[in-house]
Amino acid sequence: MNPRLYNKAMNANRPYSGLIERLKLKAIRPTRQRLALGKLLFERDGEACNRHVTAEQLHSEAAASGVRVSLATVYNTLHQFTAAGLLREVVVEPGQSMFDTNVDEHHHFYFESSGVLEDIPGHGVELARLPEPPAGSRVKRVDVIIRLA
Amino acid sequence: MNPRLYNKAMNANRPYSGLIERLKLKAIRPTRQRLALGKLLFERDGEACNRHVTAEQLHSEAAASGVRVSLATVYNTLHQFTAAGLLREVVVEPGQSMFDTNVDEHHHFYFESSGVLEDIPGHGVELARLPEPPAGSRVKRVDVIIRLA
DNA sequence: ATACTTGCAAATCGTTTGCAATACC
DNA sequence: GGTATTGCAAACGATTTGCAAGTAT
Repeated sequence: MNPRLYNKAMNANRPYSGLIERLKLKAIRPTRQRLALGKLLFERDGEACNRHVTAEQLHSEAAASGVRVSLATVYNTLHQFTAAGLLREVVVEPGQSMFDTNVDEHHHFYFESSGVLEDIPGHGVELARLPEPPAGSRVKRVDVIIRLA
Repeated sequence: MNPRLYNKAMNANRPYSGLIERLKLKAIRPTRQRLALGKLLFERDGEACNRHVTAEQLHSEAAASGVRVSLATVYNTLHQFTAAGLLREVVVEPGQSMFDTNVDEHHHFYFESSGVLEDIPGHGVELARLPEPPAGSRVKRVDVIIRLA
């Protein structure tokens, strides 16, 4: 397909609203696969969508929505998005990573029985005191995970 | 070896101090491998030892100290000890679990560059507010991980 | 035109499992 | 003696990699 026409069409019915621009800003080429995955990640259920997916889940979703993407590409894309600050990787279980579309500072509930990860709404967690980071190190991130049974 | 003599010898130079009894209390048979691993885990550097090891690390240590234990047994043992409340499993990285000999409530520093996990001393972390657990669930554990770069 | 991306299949890594041989009580 | 435990090697699931073919700028 002529790429110029392709992009025009994309903007016409705005199925990727700001996605193309967002990716370009991060020097990530807006390929068909990346746009499809980005759409699934960032543009589901309107604006306030914060999702927590595994690579396998996203791969299934893509397949379900008729997009053919290889699992390897899903992994590549998730990591690229994470490196670009569009996603955040959260580790709660040994053996698989979850990717969170909410990159603001926040914490999580983890339902051990179902494997579901969920943002803790608002300022539900307040850290009153944090220790000094050991000499020579700086705090990169503080993760609070409330494990539920 | 005659088990009676074996146990007597064990107590004579106390290489397993209370370990045998601790295991028996949890209905875990004090086999040679479990005692060796338990010793490496709980009785290094005197009393105040809190260690954070992966299965592979413990397996290497065992080998280094001349004990022949299969990796499968190391995994079995770590999980049995964890189920018995002698260890706690901590997940900080996708792809491998760490086991913490400190089972009291406490939190962690994680040095991303080296992969080292370390207890935060004293009451370095204070959680001033925690959210209500969602209906139908109860808090099993709260993990705070301070990731350092 | 060129460099970046993709898909596939194979490789890798941590972990688990099946089962015969062995150790504990 | 009878059951639990061990070791080995094979199986496993998630993730990564190498490389030829396809795509974006």
